[in-house]
Amino acid sequence: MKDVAKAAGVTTAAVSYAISGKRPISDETRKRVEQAIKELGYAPNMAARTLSSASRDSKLIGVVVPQTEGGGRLMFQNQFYSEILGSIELCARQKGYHVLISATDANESYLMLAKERNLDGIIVIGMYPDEFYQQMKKSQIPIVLIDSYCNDHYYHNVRIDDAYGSYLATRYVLENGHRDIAFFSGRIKENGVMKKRLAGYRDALLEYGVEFRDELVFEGDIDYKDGIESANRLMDSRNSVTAVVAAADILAIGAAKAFYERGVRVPDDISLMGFDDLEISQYLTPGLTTVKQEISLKGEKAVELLIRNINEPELTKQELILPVSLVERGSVKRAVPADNART
Amino acid sequence: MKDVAKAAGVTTAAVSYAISGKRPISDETRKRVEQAIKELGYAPNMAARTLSSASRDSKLIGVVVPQTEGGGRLMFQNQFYSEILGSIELCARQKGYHVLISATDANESYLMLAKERNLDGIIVIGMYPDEFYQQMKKSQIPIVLIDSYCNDHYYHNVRIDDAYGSYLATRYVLENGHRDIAFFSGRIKENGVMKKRLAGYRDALLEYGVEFRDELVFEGDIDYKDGIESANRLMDSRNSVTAVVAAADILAIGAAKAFYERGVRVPDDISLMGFDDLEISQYLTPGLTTVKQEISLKGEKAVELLIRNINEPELTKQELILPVSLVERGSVKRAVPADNART
DNA sequence: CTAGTGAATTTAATCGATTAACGTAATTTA
DNA sequence: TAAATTACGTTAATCGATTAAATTCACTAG
Repeated sequence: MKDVAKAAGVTTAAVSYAISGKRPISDETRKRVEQAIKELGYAPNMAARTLSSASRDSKLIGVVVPQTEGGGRLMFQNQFYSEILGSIELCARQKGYHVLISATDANESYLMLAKERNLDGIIVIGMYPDEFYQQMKKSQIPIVLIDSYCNDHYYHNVRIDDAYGSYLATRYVLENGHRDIAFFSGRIKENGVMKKRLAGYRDALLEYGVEFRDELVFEGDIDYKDGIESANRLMDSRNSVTAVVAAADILAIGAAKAFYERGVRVPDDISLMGFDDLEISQYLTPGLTTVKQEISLKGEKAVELLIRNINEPELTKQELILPVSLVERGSVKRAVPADNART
Repeated sequence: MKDVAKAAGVTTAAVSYAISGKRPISDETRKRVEQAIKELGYAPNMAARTLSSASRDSKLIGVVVPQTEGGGRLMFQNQFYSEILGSIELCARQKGYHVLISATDANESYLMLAKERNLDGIIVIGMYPDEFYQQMKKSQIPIVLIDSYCNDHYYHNVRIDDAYGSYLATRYVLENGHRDIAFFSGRIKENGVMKKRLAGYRDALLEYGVEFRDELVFEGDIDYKDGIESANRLMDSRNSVTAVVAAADILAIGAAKAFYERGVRVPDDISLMGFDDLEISQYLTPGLTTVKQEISLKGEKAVELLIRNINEPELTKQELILPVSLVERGSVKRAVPADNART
């Protein structure tokens, strides 16, 4: 900046004002400064800017993503997170922010990160243990939760109506004449999203006068493997079922694989319903009928909300519920009147 | 830090030395400092640390990922990038670095980012226009390229032997008796990886005395859509083909979908070979036979190399070629002797 | 007894910006 | 015309660390 100032024949203060426009600067000086900036290829040093008094912002937002090691692969837990992360990055960049990612097992070290890097705000994707949320509050910075049912009033929330989505899915399957419907889900106890989706399934059954049966609910982690696992457990059991409602596309994909391996055809022998509408889901064979949520929109809204809260610290806590809709593809078929599908 | 110093009854300099250990500090003082740090929950301010003289490092590395808008979805171009990104983040964190992501259309603004944020190094995934590499050199910071065939000696490179991988794939298909083999790829001109993969396909054909036919090469973007597109173009053409070698799993997945829609069965009517071995590939129906590359390893090696270069600025430029291997699943089948498959 | 040595601290400059406070000159207002 | 205001710049303090240089103190050696 000194060089720029010298080249423009002014002091650094004038340069700073010329850039920020926080004080009037003559057109002529401004032009000379802009000229010098261009010639010298000057880019302001964010570290200095952050450190320097008053403004205090780093234009950095942190994103916490669950990470697991799946079969030796280090990666974001699934495609779902990648999609959100992509949209967050783009949206943030358009608003002049950068994104620091931190896949995490939710240890308190993330809190230190927020302080260390002067994060302006944080977006937390997914569910974590309670203590995590307790810890995060201490940071005193704006935080937006995506897909969390943490009911702490401190946080903003962006999510969908999971129960309703699951209700839609189940109702659709019921409307297609199915009555013996299994539910594949993540860990109900730990995961509020899964709890809601189970509730939606239950509501739909109730509405159609179908008894809810505990043994038709298959829990596991939310990954391909446990989709397979659940499908195998289902097939090994004595339960005869004509349809599966999965609480996540990724589970449905795993299940489809397991059915395929055993010669059970989707949708002819068994109908399969997903949830999320990942990009891949439309390219499966058959295409996965599923509940669509606008994943990118989730990321965008979270960014917008976060930045609004950054600029408006007193903003009351918001809760954004994004729409879901059912998308029909080929994985659900009318139940045959004579219900003789042995699964 | 001042508070810590006061609490420990010393000056900030002593605290700094106690933390860094760059000067001898008495055990007693060190203990008092550590105690104070714990009590006050002190976390060093990276902005100040970065700004402050000499050390000059931000412990931040940037990752450039191609980003596209696919059908309204903002996301990382495909699952492949997500997997690498995940492994980069984890590996970097373990080594005390944080990751700043920047999906980009490769404009020069990324250069400014590097300066602004005092990035210690950058990992660039994928191929970009030449000018991008010219620009990046100016930043004068360590840069590792993943999957680039930019031959500028300024950069480190981490990649696989794409030609060999593709050769393996094609040879496998040939060994299964196929002779009319199409090749689905990305843009050959713009993308060095694709160029190499095409070369490997060509080499294998040559070795087996099969004529290379231009009309059997289908180019497009590397996404599901263009996999479908290529498959449709193939099926609409008069070419009778019994197998497809795709230069990316994502293309193979799209192709499989298109075949399915038209009632062409994989692998019975047509064999399909992928490349990359994305996580999803093993869960398709049938499982995709493909060339496996260790995607996570790519990320890890890139991080290791980058950090090594950060600590060792004079490090000569490295080129790391990671291994590939063929994984057999269900999408390739022996060609029927009487070649009557009309595709 | 005194200079020399080394360990443990402190002092103070520095990094690259921002910004309050202050100084001028030109313009407006009373 | 004097006073007040405005426009445009400069000076210098500041943010929170690091670190070269100076200082203090205890101990040893001659």
